[in-house]
Amino acid sequence: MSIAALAESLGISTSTVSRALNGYSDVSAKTRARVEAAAKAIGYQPHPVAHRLATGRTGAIALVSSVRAGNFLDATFAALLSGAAEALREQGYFALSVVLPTGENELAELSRFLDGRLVDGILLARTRTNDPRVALLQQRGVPFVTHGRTQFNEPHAWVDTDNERAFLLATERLIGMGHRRIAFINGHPNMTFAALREQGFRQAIHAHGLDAAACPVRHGEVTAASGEQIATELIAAYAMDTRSGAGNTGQITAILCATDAIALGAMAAIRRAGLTVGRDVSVIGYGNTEAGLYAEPPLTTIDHAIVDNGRHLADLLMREINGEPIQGLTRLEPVHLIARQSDGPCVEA
Amino acid sequence: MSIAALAESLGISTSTVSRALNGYSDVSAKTRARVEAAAKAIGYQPHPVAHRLATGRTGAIALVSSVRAGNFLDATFAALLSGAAEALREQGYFALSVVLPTGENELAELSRFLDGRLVDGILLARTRTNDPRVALLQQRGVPFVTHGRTQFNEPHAWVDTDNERAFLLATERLIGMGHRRIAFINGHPNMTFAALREQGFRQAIHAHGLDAAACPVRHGEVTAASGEQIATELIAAYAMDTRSGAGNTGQITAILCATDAIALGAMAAIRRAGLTVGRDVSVIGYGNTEAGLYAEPPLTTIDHAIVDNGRHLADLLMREINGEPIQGLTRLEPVHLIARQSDGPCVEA
DNA sequence: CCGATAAACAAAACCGCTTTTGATTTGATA
DNA sequence: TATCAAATCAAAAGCGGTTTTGTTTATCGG
Repeated sequence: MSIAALAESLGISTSTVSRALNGYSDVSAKTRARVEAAAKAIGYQPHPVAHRLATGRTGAIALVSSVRAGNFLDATFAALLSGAAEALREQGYFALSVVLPTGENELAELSRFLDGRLVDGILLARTRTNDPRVALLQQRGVPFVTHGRTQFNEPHAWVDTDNERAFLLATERLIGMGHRRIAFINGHPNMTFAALREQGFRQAIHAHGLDAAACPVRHGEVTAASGEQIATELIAAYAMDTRSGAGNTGQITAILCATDAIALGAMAAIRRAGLTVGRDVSVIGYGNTEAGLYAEPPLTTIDHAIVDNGRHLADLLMREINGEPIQGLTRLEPVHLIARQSDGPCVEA
Repeated sequence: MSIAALAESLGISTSTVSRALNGYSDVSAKTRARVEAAAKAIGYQPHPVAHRLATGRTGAIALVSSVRAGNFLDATFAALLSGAAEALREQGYFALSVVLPTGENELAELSRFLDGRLVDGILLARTRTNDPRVALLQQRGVPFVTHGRTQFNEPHAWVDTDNERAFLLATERLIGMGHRRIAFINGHPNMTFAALREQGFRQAIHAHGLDAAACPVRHGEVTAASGEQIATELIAAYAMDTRSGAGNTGQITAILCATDAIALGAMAAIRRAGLTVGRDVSVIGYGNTEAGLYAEPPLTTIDHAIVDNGRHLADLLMREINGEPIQGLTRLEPVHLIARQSDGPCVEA
């Protein structure tokens, strides 16, 4: 049912019908009521594509993430999407999600998607310190909010968890338990979250006067496989066997991990080396995933209310689209540590 | 840059430009070459929204899944999306994903999304035995392919893993190891995958003459939390303590789980009961997730090439959109068991 | 050389809505 | 009562394409 048919059935023009339904002033109350009644009666809905062409607005938002070919989306993205979808739905928007392939085609694919004009704005996940996707969005003037900050791009709207504080807290917890030689298995430092987590770690190490040389930082994928491999290397390199007595001076007694998945891998490596997680070597993860909760022993981790992050991403984007200046559109989300059994007092202490 | 401007710069009509660029016959080779050169030179792209209005096609496909409020998307969905996105990209389509809230708003939300005319077709995940979403899509004539079959809907295109065979194999493996009392912790039987997995389980039990009363089936969420709770109940109900000697006649020696997540929970429950996974009680999961691989002991599970499923979903949808009859558009994907250390010979045997 | 046919393009209709502009009616004011 | 403004609606012009129809010109067989 088109607006023309509706107008004809009422004996008035299409422009009056349109203006009546869209709340314009120069329509008499009586006519407006008549139009609204007729529209409701026949269930008239403006054709969305025609509406988009006329207004330039699509009524849809996309959450965009990049994934390496072969890998797939992480739980963080899924949770972010759930939160954003809920908030956007309340505003009458559609929430879509889009996956970009990392690598050389990434920007071209994003560009192609923007050219497709399917959405009015973008929520960008897995932000990097120097993020060409951000630069592209800015250049094209597309409203967007990132999840995670950038460090070398022009200012933009963002929502981020307080990564730095999270790892400051986690490191201080280990230090408070007597650990003095703590390793940190981090993600790639071009990801902002990784850079910030590393800052928090180093800050705690420095503030408490620990020997930085005894607190190595390693970078890798945020997967269990990578975590296991790196932890195995660390164990070999630092002879992390606490049972062999006073002769060992360099052994590491705790491993802090940038994600729960890394932590799961690290725990496997520790077991394989014949050590006990939580007693010989403490492990702390990040993300409060189900896998961590059901690991043996249950993983001490940091919780970050990621569904709420998604909701806030949507809120900020709505405000940006409504014309608010981006200066005020930033939000740092709180984190808190969830103590379980994968860490404990340093046995050396 | 509009087609009108391009036409004017060439001194020809817009219709000729359109016909030249869209491969129609009644354009001279010379004119076509001129138009194509000019279009490339200025980077002309038809405005996608106008194109959609004129043609009725959007060039986009959505992968749709329903999730319970508070929960979020599973890794299966993410992998499916990755595969589908890759295949669709090759065909020039955009791949989107959409999340519906389960419950009473589910159909209304799907309806609203379809009304939005953002996509030409739908890939539907987490199909149920009697799925109202399928009925809605059929009623509205939207091209779609489901991941997972239905059992009580009209015929439609689908891609599914061979759930029945997967659990037949897994059950027979346990039987072959001497287990005679095997529990099955399944998902809700209104999900088709759960119904089929249960069929496979029961078929094996029956074929090998096991006592069905000693092989209980339980239904729950496909999460670790639910798996742990149900396993704990099973342990209590069946006094699954194999150490207490000949007096025990009813104890269960193996737990088959509908997903790796359930299996992780079951393993936690087994440990909590003071038993050893893989020796006292065998556990098998499904899905070959990373968490299962890095569990202690590593989880025996079933692999299902889910990224390929996503690709095949896309293939079938393309064929359906191109007019192929849906009768031929079905595909059952192979599975195979990955043996690890969470299962072993029955200690009673 | 004439009429039918094909080739090549232009014109116009169409997709279905929004928004600007313009015209008519009504009411208030001087 | 003439004038001006406000209210109300219709007409027309977008938005930017595609597709149908129509017209002109060249080609070909008879």
